[in-house]
Amino acid sequence: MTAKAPDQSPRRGPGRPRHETPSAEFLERRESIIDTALEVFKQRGYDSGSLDDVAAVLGLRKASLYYYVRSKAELLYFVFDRAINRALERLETLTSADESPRQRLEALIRHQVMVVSDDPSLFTVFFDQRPHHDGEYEAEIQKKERRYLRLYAQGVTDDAEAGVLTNIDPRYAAQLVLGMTNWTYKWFDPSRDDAEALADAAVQLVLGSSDVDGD
Amino acid sequence: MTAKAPDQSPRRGPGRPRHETPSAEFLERRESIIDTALEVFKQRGYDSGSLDDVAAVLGLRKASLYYYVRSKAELLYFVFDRAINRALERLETLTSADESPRQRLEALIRHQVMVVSDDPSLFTVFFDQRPHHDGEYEAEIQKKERRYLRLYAQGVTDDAEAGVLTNIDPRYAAQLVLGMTNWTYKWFDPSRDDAEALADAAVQLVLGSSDVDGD
DNA sequence: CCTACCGATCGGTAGG
DNA sequence: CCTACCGATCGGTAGG
Repeated sequence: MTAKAPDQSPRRGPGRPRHETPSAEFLERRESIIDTALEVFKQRGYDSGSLDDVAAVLGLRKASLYYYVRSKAELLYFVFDRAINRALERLETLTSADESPRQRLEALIRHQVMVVSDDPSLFTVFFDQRPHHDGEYEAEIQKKERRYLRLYAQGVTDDAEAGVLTNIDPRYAAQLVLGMTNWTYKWFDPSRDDAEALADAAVQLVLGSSDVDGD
Repeated sequence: MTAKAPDQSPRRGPGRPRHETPSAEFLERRESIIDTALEVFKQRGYDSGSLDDVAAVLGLRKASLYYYVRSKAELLYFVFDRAINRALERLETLTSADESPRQRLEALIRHQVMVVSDDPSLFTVFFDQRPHHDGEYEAEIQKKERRYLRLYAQGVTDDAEAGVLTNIDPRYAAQLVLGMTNWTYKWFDPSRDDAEALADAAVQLVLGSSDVDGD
């Protein structure tokens, strides 16, 4: 439905290689472009942050970026994909830890608060620039995002079975918990707010119900 | 600090009149422009939604808008200010209702979930286009937003005193509760999700601790 | 409220 | 990886 350039290349995931085997230098160079793009988008947003800006930081001309990236939208996709992959890895090690359901859910909440409050403007890019993805890239992102959500839903479900949280739709509960923590990027000011205290409050708010010996 | 046009007019709040007394027709016309701008920004975002778009919907030329509005940024401010005022009114009647602390906090949560899930794309404008405000307008918005936050903080505090929520920083708790509910605009799909069920889940998640007779 | 238009920005391409 | 450039968009202004 959405207008899409009818390119002659056959079938291919978003952002696959231009060369059959990208050289190491090529990949390194592209990584640094992705780094820079993230910084530019953090500071100026996706719309206002231009490819000229990105190129300038790297001492290049805009046209040169097109050797590494096929479009601005693809560059945004690279920024996203890399970050999501890293976040998923961290989250998976976290949920596979050998702990009680309650401890695991608490860890999930704490983790998300700490990560977001550590660099709120980073999440301005991830949470607010989503609509700018081309439909092609968007699907890819959604898949990984759903995995992220499922990890939270599982955390909630385990906890519910252990009797800490009562009968709530796990998907709704997961979205609510994620919302509670993610929203942090909208208001958290590292120079004024205390991430630890906030994490405590978040855990308290959701799990405070059961057995808390508040000190 | 931020670059600002050095205009010769003396002191004046953002968005004040051009005429000493704007005529009724003038105000009406401007309201319809604000209506339209909201629709355009909802559909295309602030950056991509052009003044040409807004004018076209109204059967006008872009230049004509400048009779009613001094800049695109001011138009965004008008959109915000009107919505915030309405939201504040609703919230204030809600919190002044004669109910127990627990009922009041529950009402706050329910209200926010219902409002946001009713029209998620509306909140895409309010929550994600904030950075586009001129510094001059931003201050005005912040003031009202803080009032909004305070109403939530009060709700949490009252509840804490009644013993439902334990010792949590009221401001953090308020932000967390607001985040939990506001985040809805990022994922809620009216054709798939159930706002009532979500509201239940949200109330449950925060207040489920005390006396719930889950049916 | 309109016609006409400016100045600037920007993504992307040609062609090397 | 660069120079040069196109085509389009856009906010805003002049002047009526």
